[in-house]
Amino acid sequence: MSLSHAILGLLSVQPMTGYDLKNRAFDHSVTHFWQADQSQIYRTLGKMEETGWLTYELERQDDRPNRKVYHLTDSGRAELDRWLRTEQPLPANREPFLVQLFFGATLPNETLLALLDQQKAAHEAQLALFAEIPMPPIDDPQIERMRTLRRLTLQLGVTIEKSYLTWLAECTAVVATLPHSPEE
Amino acid sequence: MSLSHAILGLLSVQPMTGYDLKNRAFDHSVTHFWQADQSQIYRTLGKMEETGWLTYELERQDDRPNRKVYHLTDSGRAELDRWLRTEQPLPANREPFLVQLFFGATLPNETLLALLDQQKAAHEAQLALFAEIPMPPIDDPQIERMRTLRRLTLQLGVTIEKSYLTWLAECTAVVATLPHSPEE
DNA sequence: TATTCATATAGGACATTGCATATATATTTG
DNA sequence: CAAATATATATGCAATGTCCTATATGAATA
Repeated sequence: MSLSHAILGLLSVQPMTGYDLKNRAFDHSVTHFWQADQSQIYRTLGKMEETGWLTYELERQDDRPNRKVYHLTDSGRAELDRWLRTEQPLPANREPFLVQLFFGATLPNETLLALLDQQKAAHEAQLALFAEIPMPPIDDPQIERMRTLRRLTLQLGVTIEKSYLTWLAECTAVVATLPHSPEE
Repeated sequence: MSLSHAILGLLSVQPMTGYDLKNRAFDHSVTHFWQADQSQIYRTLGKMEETGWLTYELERQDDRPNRKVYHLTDSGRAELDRWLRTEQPLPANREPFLVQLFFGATLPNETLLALLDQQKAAHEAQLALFAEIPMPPIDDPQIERMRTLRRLTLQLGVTIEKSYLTWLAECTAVVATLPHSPEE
């Protein structure tokens, strides 16, 4: 369960509710390296609490549903520290679009170009999303260390997205000059 | 089920057994954009056959277990063609190592450097694997089209891996010059 | 000679993820 | 005034993916 370790990290910086984890954290500040479904977040919080990594304070609200503000227990903190030092395997690469391109020789050029265009739009949207990711502010030496590491992760996200866009442009150029396939 | 479309693509080029799909295709020629577990492949082949996208010839062997050589039906060919034209969403990015780096401010520099080193080794291994991916030979105009598209997918894989390595070197340089964290 | 490797298929159990839906209320937008 | 959006948590169910084990035999390796 790797989502739980992302959650441990997030809650170690700041106690939060499931709602905040989804809307602030996973959809914004860490979207370049982790995404999570809302239902999965709540279920994982539940399991982590059972395991003893988390507890929560119930904040009663009259106008809105009550909030469960989760924070790490000592056990959670220990697990985070242990995990942070553990070598991680590379994630599996599974790219539906590359499957299409690899097996797309039977498609007409126009179809390939349309698919390339759509991927371009998708990667541009990603890049725009990354551009909005906030960096931690203040210049406290401890925060500076954190900030440096965060900047590095964001740099990778941006670099990769730019590589995709460059590659997509190259693909478009190549496909545009390709003789049409026999079937056309 | 996206694995089934990768399988449709592979079998459209050449009828194969589950064993071949795993050992030749997924572990080698398409490893840069799709990986699959052996058991998942066999199970998916079973489902695809039920759905009517595939059938197989049973090749009896005396010394080894019999082979089921799968090939596409008309229905499978139609499904592949339909899917190849369908816009695909970007895959979710989930990178355990970036989680570590993002939340790794409490780790000593040495630990961070060791993790960076291990990731470097992993990405170098990936690149080495990609270098062994065979390109389709012969210069038939129809095959040339296929070859061009395949070369493009491989180019992306190589580009991305190189971006990672460049970034990892940058990270190593930055972390090496980082003041040690207060706890140390 | 014992062990591992290659060939070949398959099921059990579980973890992870994704999509839809339910509940409840306040505010904002059309 | 109706509909959508924001706040907040939660369940059902299916698809997808991972790990382990089982079965069977020949060839190569230690």
